[in-house]
Amino acid sequence: MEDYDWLILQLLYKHKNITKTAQELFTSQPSITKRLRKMEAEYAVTIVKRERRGIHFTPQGEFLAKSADYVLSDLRRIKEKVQNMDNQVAGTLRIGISNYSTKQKLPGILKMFKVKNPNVEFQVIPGSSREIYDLVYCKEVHVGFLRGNYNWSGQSHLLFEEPLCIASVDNINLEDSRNCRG
Amino acid sequence: MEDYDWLILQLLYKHKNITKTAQELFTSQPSITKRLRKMEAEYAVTIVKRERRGIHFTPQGEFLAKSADYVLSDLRRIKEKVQNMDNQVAGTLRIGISNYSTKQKLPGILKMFKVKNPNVEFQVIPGSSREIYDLVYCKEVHVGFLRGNYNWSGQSHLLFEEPLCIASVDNINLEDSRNCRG
DNA sequence: TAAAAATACTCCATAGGTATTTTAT
DNA sequence: ATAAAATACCTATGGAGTATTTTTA
Repeated sequence: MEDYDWLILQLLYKHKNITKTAQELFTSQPSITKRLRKMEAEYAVTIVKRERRGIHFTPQGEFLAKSADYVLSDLRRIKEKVQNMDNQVAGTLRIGISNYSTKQKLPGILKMFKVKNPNVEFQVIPGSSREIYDLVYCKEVHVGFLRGNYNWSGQSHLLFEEPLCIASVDNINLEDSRNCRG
Repeated sequence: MEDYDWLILQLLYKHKNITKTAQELFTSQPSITKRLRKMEAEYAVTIVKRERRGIHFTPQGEFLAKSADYVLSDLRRIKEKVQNMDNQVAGTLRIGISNYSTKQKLPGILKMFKVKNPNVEFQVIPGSSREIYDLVYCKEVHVGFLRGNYNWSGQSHLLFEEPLCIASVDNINLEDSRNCRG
């Protein structure tokens, strides 16, 4: 079934006449007849019955003809939308986010982003920094937020640094190297 | 655009890989490539960009791939419905109804009919008896209700007879033929 | 450099056209 | 008897396959 076939159905239903339909589509009557028969084969039903002054639709044919209306309108809508998407920021942004880093900060950022780019959808994938690295590498996600230093050849930005803290029940003397294990 | 092309889009989006898609459809990689390029020509947009390990979708391509989901499901629904309409009473019954006859009676009858045949739609076309006769003759309607005697070769049924009444300000003597004009 | 897409080229199916026949009322 | 659909037949477009080259990270 091609898009064109839905148009044929629509016009056939309008004219109830193969010859007139062919004329409106600037083609020949046998061509329309053949396509119609092919559709009947594809759907395994009789779409029209022939008559003295043209054709008349079976219930199945009538249902198909009516379906043609909204199939064609859907297709038109899809086409229009696709062709008007040029230079628009749209699509789905897949984001990998590590367990440690920005789980608190991301929602607010995404909300701001969504206000500016309403046509963009998000898909947020959580994981460890290592897993996020792999997702970025395999292009499973478009952007990854992670912690640590990886040997990454593409773009990367330092978002922020964290102070390193030690918690201990005893007093710690940072000058005293006996507490170091590594 | 053929139905099959929507399936290709759907699988391409799933695999992000032309070769794998070709395998799943038991066809060759160049065949899928060609159909894809043809779709791009038809929609006048770039659907995918090629990459090291397969393809990646442009926003337009992604929109099309997502549209494929519901286009395919619509098509499936239509096909199923059409193929299950066998022997069902369905379609649209076009009824011509003359101005004089059964305007009061029809709605109740149609309602009963609709209860018994929920898949049948109606289209009621009013007109004079003469116009209704023409509509039936030209198969513009399936059934016509009208008054009078027409030279009709097909099926017809007498539904009821009406008494003929005369209203007059003076007394009328039916035996008195002087009142006749014709 | 390796995996995947694009290209070149061939073959064949089939869509479409013309001319003609069949059908239905 | 006639308008319209079906059929027969031919041609040519283009879809699919194989083999090969190009591309990209």
